[in-house]
Amino acid sequence: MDEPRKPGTSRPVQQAHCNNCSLSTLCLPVSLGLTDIDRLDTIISKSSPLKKGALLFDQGQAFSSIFAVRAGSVKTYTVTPDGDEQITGFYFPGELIGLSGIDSGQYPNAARVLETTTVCNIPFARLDDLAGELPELRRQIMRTMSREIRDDQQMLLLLSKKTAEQRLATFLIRLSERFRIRGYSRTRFRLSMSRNEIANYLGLAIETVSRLFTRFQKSGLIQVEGKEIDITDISQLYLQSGECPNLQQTT
Amino acid sequence: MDEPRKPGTSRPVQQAHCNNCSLSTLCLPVSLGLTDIDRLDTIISKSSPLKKGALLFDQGQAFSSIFAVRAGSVKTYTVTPDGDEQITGFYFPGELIGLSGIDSGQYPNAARVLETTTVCNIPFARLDDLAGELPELRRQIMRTMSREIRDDQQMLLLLSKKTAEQRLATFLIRLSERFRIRGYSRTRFRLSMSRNEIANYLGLAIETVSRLFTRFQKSGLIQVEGKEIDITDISQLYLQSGECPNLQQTT
DNA sequence: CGCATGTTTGACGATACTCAATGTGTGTGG
DNA sequence: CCACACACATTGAGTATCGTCAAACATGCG
Repeated sequence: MDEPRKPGTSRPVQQAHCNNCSLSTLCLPVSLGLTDIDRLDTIISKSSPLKKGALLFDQGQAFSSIFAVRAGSVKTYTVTPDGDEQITGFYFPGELIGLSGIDSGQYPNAARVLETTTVCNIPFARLDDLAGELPELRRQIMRTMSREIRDDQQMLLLLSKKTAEQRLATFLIRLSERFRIRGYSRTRFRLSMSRNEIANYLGLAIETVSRLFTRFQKSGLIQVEGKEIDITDISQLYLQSGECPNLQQTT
Repeated sequence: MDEPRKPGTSRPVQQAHCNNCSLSTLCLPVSLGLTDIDRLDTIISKSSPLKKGALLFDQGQAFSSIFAVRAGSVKTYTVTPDGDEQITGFYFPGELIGLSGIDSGQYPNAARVLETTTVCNIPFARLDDLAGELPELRRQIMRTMSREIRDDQQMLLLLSKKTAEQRLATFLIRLSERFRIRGYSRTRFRLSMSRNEIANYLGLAIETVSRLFTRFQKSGLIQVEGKEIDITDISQLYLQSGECPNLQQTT
């Protein structure tokens, strides 16, 4: 669990190239023309692989950049006055981290890497300038922020109304969908976060999560083997989740 | 509980004038120059007073405008598949509603007026155009969205980690702060939402909220008289809330 | 003034948390 | 390569907080 001296500084590295990047349809370049993508490229720097536990930025730190996940996964969390953390999100390739820092000028939460991960560092001041010149970039940033708001509000509903069972089912269903969109199997995947982190995110005790995994397995919904998950009955899991039949779904 | 035929259409009305508006320091015009404010004015239309229970927009409805509260208050909520609602936010003068609809092109939640309320209707397509021309407007929109993300994430923490007591205390403290910023008393105010709505928002049963109000009163923290609240010991209430000593606070 | 809606209060019970112990995996160093 | 240690995960037993059900009470709108 060692951390880079300057968290999030992603030591000077190879240029990222959005136009080569397989994530360009999920990430900021969506609907940008080729020349615009090149301009975006010039302000972005790709980090070297960050080791598990590395800090992208810390809570309270001055806001300077947003980050796009390239490979791996990241959690964001808030630390409460009495020292325990509340995970506010998990982020996968193509997703943007740090948007909550724009307003106050400091990150209201911390971002930590869950496994070996590479990210793109996008200095916000420059991105903002560019957003002034490229209307599609401006729109894409706003769409991304809008989606984050929507997703967070869906989490409010989960935490406020759902049972433990529904929460975990929902969690798995949503992960499944995100993996599917990224071209991975929607039924077999590896959880990069610990049981503890899942529990924390879902507002449950770790023991509850553990018991539910066991129960889901006994019911034939999933096969669990440590962090490996195999969803064996996705439609049943979906029913358990109490989710609406998705009207529209993007990222 | 009657509603306008075309929800949110805010029947053609008087022009709003941001430069006359006392909320301009809280709302979109923040840091706009006078001529820029005039341009913003031209796309905004002020609604006539909407009666309690009126719908600004409904869940699933096509996204077209965002709304700024001028006077009164509004709640936003999501309806779950099994028909009950989850309130995702309360909004007061100067605050913006509907930002979560930008991404998907439809509002993922509904917005309903809690009391007689006037709003400004801001057609998003035109706002977006204007944001392309006015960098400060663009930034202000992004700041507002960023703040919404941050606030929603604070709610995640509340729902996930806090006890019923802490939740209600936090709710009152946050309301207090929002009233203070708007120039009202931070210790005496009127709750425009029902107990039911408070409970729903805080992820509690209405009975729990009711009991807590009683208990807070008996402890000498507040004086309750229906919807009128008088915070008699704000520092003690603050302690009960389990909130961090606010680093920074805007709106 | 009266009905409907909203609020308070009480008794009881369930879901999920806490505490505790055991079991499993992972990484490190001998 | 194995053994140990540490972190993580599972399972069980008991309990607390908060939700549900129910009834009385207040409020306010028409």
